[in-house]
Amino acid sequence: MHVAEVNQRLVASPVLRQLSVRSVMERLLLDGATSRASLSRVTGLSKQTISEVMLVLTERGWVKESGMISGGVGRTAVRYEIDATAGFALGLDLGASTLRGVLVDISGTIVAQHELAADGQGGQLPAQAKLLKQILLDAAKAPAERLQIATVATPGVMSPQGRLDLAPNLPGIGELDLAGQLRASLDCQVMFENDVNAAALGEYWEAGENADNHFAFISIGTGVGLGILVDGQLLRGSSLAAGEIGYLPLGGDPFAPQSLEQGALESSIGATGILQRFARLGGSAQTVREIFDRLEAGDSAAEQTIDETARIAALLVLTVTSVIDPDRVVFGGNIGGRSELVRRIADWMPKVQKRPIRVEASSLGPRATVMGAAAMSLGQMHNSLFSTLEVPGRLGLPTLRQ
Amino acid sequence: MHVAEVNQRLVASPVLRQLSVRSVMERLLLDGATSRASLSRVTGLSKQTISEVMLVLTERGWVKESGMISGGVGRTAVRYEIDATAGFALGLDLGASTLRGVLVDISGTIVAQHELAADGQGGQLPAQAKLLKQILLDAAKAPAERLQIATVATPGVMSPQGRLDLAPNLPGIGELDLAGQLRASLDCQVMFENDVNAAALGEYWEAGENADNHFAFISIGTGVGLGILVDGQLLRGSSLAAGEIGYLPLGGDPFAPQSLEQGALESSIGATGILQRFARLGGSAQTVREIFDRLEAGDSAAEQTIDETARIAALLVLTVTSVIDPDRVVFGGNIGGRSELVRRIADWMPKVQKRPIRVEASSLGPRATVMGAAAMSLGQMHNSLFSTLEVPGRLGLPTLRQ
DNA sequence: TTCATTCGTCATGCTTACGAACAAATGGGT
DNA sequence: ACCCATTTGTTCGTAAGCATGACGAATGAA
Repeated sequence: MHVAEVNQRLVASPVLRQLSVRSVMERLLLDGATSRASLSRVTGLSKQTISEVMLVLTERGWVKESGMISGGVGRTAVRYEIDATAGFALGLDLGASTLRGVLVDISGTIVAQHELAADGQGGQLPAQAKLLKQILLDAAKAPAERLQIATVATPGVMSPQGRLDLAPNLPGIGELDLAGQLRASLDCQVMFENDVNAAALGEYWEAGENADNHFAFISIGTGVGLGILVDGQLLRGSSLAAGEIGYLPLGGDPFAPQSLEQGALESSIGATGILQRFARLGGSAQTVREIFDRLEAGDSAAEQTIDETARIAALLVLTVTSVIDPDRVVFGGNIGGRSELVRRIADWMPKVQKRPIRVEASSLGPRATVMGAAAMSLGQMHNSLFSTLEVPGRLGLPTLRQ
Repeated sequence: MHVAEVNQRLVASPVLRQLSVRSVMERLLLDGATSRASLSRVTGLSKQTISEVMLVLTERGWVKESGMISGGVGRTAVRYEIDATAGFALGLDLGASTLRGVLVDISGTIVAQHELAADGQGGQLPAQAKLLKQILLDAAKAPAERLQIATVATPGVMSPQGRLDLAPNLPGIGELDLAGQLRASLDCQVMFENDVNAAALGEYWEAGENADNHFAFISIGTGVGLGILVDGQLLRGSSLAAGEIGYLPLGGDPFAPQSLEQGALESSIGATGILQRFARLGGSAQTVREIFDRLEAGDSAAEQTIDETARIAALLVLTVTSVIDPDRVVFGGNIGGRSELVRRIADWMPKVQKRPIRVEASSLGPRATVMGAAAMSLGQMHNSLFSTLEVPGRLGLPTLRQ
């Protein structure tokens, strides 16, 4: 009878119960398995309320009993934990050369990860994404219907029409209804995110307990990009163009025609710019990786090339810290993630800024983007399941009357 | 009996009732006076819940009856409105030459504004602030105990020790326990804010309904500064240094010793930099205002000076839009607020950035800072009185487990 | 074996909110 | 003048959610 009663109540799922459920799930997600009495102490809710909430959560399948807690003084407690298999979240990174996927369960544990070589044809992306999804679900023995949500990280910006703009490394991709096709292929709720933003979130997530509220991630590879986290939230900007730093007036004349086309900063410290610099100094290389190899071998042109790149990147760090004052700046991407470069950037910093600033190399490397995509999926899954977004936190300012 | 019952209930002021009170106050703040039945329809709460909430609010003095609503079909309704005299919020702008004050009532209406000439001695600030407060309260016939909160906007940054750092225009101010003295003088809750941040908030508030979520305010005067609003909230940065753009590598060699001391951008488009530029071009002027006067008179050195300043300011706009992508950029300050300058900045923009960006002059002028300070006070007063900040909106990410 | 401690349930009461019914007030139509 | 639809706002009964305190159960320590 008690059970039936609770079931009836929760058809409408009123605000107060939502808040209680949310508190309990938050504690379980952050602290792991505990007893009901312990949850009662931590959340401040009464034992009675906790028991009701747990009843609901177990019925819905989000939480399960997981043995007993004994050993201390007093009665043995029933331990509850999140049923990690209750829901899964997918992160995909659709890069120009590699497709990466990470599957996490509801507790935030990575249960599968895999990568595929891109087959070069942009049109194959939806099919390859579907394949990757299936591989990951199979590897984790996760039933497809438990996949709640996927986040797809791509270069460029997903337009409202579902087309991918500003992604020159994925030729022909702008013609497709990529969003629609991916939604169909993945057969779940799909979100899209810029790859640099996702990488920023990935690095932030990976830093875990030490994560700072304000965080900047700078990617240097074929292009340059910036991802910003403010209070743990991605800063996307009014037209989703925050962090599009290719046109920053650094490293070249911003009024030159080429700067207006390709961007002064990107022309200067993007892969092409670095190669050109190396060539001007008398070196010859097909890839930036080769330049780093020469650097290791003691080649002075390579040394000059990388140091000049670091000098301009230091100005970029100065720019970012001046504007948004992050706690630290993390570099990633094929080029930006090289410790030889980051070390030199850090060396340049005192010459342009008195205030010390933490400049670090990405700790996830090429996996940053896919991890961030998974984090986005996970966060969205949690919030859609357990959050109370309809309860607004702060009042806005009233209209000004004068 | 009913009344007594309600009183008892609200001693603890539980979450659910807080939410109801909040909804009602929000509607009253945004929509003005209405009847209870109308509030019931708008908020979705039942009529008698609204009646109970209104009973509480009238007892507490936040809301009062204000006549009847008749004329339509059906019974005449009792109209309720916020009792604007229930609480007042103060905004102060302590500038180097002028002290400005604005007093707003709880509904967001400006009830008094005044300004005083600073007497030059930094040590007199607390006494002058007290005087200003009293003048404003008297002008509005507001009893002192109804003053809930004040926000003091100052140049530089208020250190945790209550001392004002980085404010060279207020000589000797760094020695005082300014925060403590102001708290004592003003005799209410006092918040502190950087003047540029406050001005950004002021402009944002003044834009009212058309306010955009992402907004950047650039101040050019003796120094240069930037205030950023993201989702209507000020972006302050990890060490409260967001928007300290004086050191941006624009308009001068960032590696020059002077740039490390005074900042490349500030040396270039701060007042001193502009005067030096004018002098290099053969002109002579004591103040930037004179240069603008010559500009109007057709002086070509003045024209060149201002245009070069605009050119560098355009690079600053490019920098800000590249990083945070605001919907528009507003210029203010003694120099930045001049339309002759802003027009030239806007003219330079297409030469460095294809994407159009709204560049505008401040509409509040020198009052932007004090208005922003008042807005901060008002917002804080509303949130402390009626908000439910203990109810968190979004779940954070769980710890990464791999 | 006793006892303090802890876990979890039960019964009870308080607070909040809602819906239905109803009284009161009002304008329009006849 | 009268009726009626409409709207406002109150009263009353009911349901939901949570807290409190009592209580049984389980457990380790003395």
